[in-house]
Amino acid sequence: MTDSEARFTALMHRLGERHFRVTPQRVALLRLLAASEGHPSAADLYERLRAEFPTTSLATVYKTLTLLGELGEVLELGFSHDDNRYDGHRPYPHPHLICMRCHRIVDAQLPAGRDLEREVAQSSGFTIAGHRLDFYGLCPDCQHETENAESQTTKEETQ
Amino acid sequence: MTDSEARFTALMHRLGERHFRVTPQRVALLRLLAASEGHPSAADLYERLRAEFPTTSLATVYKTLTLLGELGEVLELGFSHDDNRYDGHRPYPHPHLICMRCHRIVDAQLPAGRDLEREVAQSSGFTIAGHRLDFYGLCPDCQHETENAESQTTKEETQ
DNA sequence: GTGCTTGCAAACAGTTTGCAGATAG
DNA sequence: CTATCTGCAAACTGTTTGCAAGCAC
Repeated sequence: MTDSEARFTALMHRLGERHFRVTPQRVALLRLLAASEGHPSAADLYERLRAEFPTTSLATVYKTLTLLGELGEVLELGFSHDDNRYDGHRPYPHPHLICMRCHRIVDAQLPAGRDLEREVAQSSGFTIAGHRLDFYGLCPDCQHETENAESQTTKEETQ
Repeated sequence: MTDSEARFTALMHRLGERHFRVTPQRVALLRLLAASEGHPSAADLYERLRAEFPTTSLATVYKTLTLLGELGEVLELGFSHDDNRYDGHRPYPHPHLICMRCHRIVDAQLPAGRDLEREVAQSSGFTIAGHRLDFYGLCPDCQHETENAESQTTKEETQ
């Protein structure tokens, strides 16, 4: 059994396990995901899916990818031009902590930052121009809020 | 002289140094950036700018932010829902190498990964649910291409 | 005076939503 | 049989572009 087949089976199993419907479109997308080596975009997947299902739609691809993401079976990598934030104080890469509830963004203190860029450059052959390290979670305030109600506070000015 | 004033002066100096025009709108935006503690969005900045310049436009804010980014004086943090990529093989955070020229994305090998999430959780009080570590640069192929022509190759299927 | 900059409006691109019809279980 | 899923089209959101008028130098 190849890697890809095993991964496909695992994904299928996860769908059934949670009692989500196993439609032909989903099966095909799962197979694509299991087989694809790289990091395809939704449009890439849609394009390949159309070979098999000429009438399928991008919306379905998105819905399925979102579902799989919620199941923890797909990692979504977002790139930008939506909801950008700007830092005019430290215009060089530094780690951020992002609260998933109030959207506050604070700079993270990372003890003894090794020179990650150089290490990665050496092992990969890339020339590294910059990087990005963000942590997602709940800030101390929102941890408390979450224990209580669902009052959806947003710390406007803290960003 | 406060931190904010010093930063403002530095930004102003940088503009003049490169012979970009010092317009009142730019001065106001620079002052905002130097004074703002957090990570404002373009809309945040626009909103505050309008107090001073009721006719100013978001487009101008974007243009100035982009300019400052190119000058290396502003760090742009992009969040997502545009050009997303999906990984159905390793649905947990792992570092990526992203080629800025051909947009290829490969998984990075990071020697002896420390447990960054735990370290950051301890120093910040956040509960960490995940993270993201991406390196931006030129892949080996594109380093060579760049030495030669400007033929804008795109490695479609490699992603 | 020259040409960079502004600000409006329209264009863009990827993603999301609403909904009627189809279908898996 | 019923609730979920599909697929179309329209809506959304943040960002970018084109262009005429304005202004820094």
